[in-house]
Amino acid sequence: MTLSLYNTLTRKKEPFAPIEQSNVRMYVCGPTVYDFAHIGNARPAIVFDVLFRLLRHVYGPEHVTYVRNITDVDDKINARAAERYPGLAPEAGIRKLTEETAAQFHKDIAALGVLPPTHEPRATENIAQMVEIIVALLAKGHAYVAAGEVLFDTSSMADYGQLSKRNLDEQQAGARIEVEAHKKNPGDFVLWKLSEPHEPGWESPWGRGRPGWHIECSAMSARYLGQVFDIHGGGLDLIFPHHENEIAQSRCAHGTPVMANVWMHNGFLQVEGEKMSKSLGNFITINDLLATKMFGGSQWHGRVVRWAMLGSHYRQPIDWTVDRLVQARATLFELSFLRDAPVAGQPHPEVVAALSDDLNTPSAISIIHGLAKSAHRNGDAAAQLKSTLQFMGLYGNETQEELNPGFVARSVDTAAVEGLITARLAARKAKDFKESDRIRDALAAMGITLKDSKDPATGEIVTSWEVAR
RNA sequence: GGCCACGUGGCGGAGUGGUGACGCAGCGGACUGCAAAUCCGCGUACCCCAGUUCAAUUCUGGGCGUGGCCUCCA
Repeated sequence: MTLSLYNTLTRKKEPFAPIEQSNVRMYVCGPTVYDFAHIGNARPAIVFDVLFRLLRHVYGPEHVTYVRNITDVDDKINARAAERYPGLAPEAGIRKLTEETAAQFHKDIAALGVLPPTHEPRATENIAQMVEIIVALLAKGHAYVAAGEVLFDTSSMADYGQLSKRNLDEQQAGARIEVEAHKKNPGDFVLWKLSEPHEPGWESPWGRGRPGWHIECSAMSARYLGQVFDIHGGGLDLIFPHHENEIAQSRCAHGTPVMANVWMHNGFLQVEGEKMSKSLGNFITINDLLATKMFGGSQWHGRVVRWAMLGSHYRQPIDWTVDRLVQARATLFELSFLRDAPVAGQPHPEVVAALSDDLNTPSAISIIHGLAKSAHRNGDAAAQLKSTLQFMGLYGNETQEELNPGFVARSVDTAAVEGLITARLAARKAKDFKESDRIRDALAAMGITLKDSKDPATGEIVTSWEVAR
């Protein structure tokens, strides 16, 4: 089976061929840790987690290296830390803020079934590597010092703009923002800038300062994956300027023809048909979905969020709606019959094939629906379905109560339910259907749905119950 | 102004140059004391206009609409 992936660099779907079969290398831009991660941040985390799982399946778990960084040096972080921890020294406040936010991020995406990457480097632990790259860029004439900054000289790179297909000469320079006078070209970007005493800073050949945004990814990817690696991923919005500038820095510093062979970008997300923004009041964090009833008046299990996210192809735009979550939850409810099934090991080949076609998760889910039909009657099929779902991170043996956290808050009195069921069975046996229906209605009012079935061996009626949808 | 996506039935959402994926909801039936679950079956779609073609939802051009980037926003 061939794995094919859509490459932003060529705007085509291409067969994937790793540089080394024994070490497939992927880098994905991680979060800037100054606030709760929003639902848009969850998309690349989930999408590239699926790719990580697929690569591990194809090449073997020990032959895949996945790096997702944490950006913990950033002016937004500085501002937020000063605001939240005015009593602390800047460095202490920043450390506290970034550690708390990173911990929350880990908690959030773990709930979404996202596996930890192989390495999760932090920008602040790679300053020396960044300085090295900047030194090399200066030495090779790709960078210059001006007004207390080190800047990348975009005119020094003949094929700058390949990824975003942008020709900087044709861009309207200064259309939206005034060109800063010290730049040689409007598109030049900061590699290093000097820090004021109250700002965080590191010593460098150019004085105490801090790195620009793009340089960290160049430094960390080279450190953990080498100067040329296989896959680089992130959100659509990162194509320009972030990834374009990463490419410029890395290639010019290392003298390589490419930085990564395949560039992948996930599509954007809207909320109920509108752009997500704080001003519209529809800004929604992962934590809001998991732990509050802000969205649709319900809490949502991480597995439900993941299912809803993978219902769309990763490059398509996705409209995040309550209805979408409701449907995802209903599907997972239906799959909860798998709780009793054993796990069979390998994921279903058709599902792997669908994922191998540029991560076609909607197609994979369609195949899963087909598998579910036979799984109802066939124990082997159930086991394979279960392992397939676990492979995709879509199943964790959750109970229906767990899948419906809002319901748990109302709390089910299991003993009372069991007692009523026993009473109903007795009434049924006595053909007192009026009483038996009364009990069932009473349970329904409590949010309990009953299912009668016959024990195949004895012919006895057995009643099970579940949380109503 | 430049660049880039997207527009499929009530909803979600794949895919394809030619017999209408799949799921949810809906409808009919089987099963059930009645239900639920399960099983069987059914319906409605490809933004608009041209062009290419024997044939276009699928290719080309134009239009309209939505979104993104061009400002360290996934």
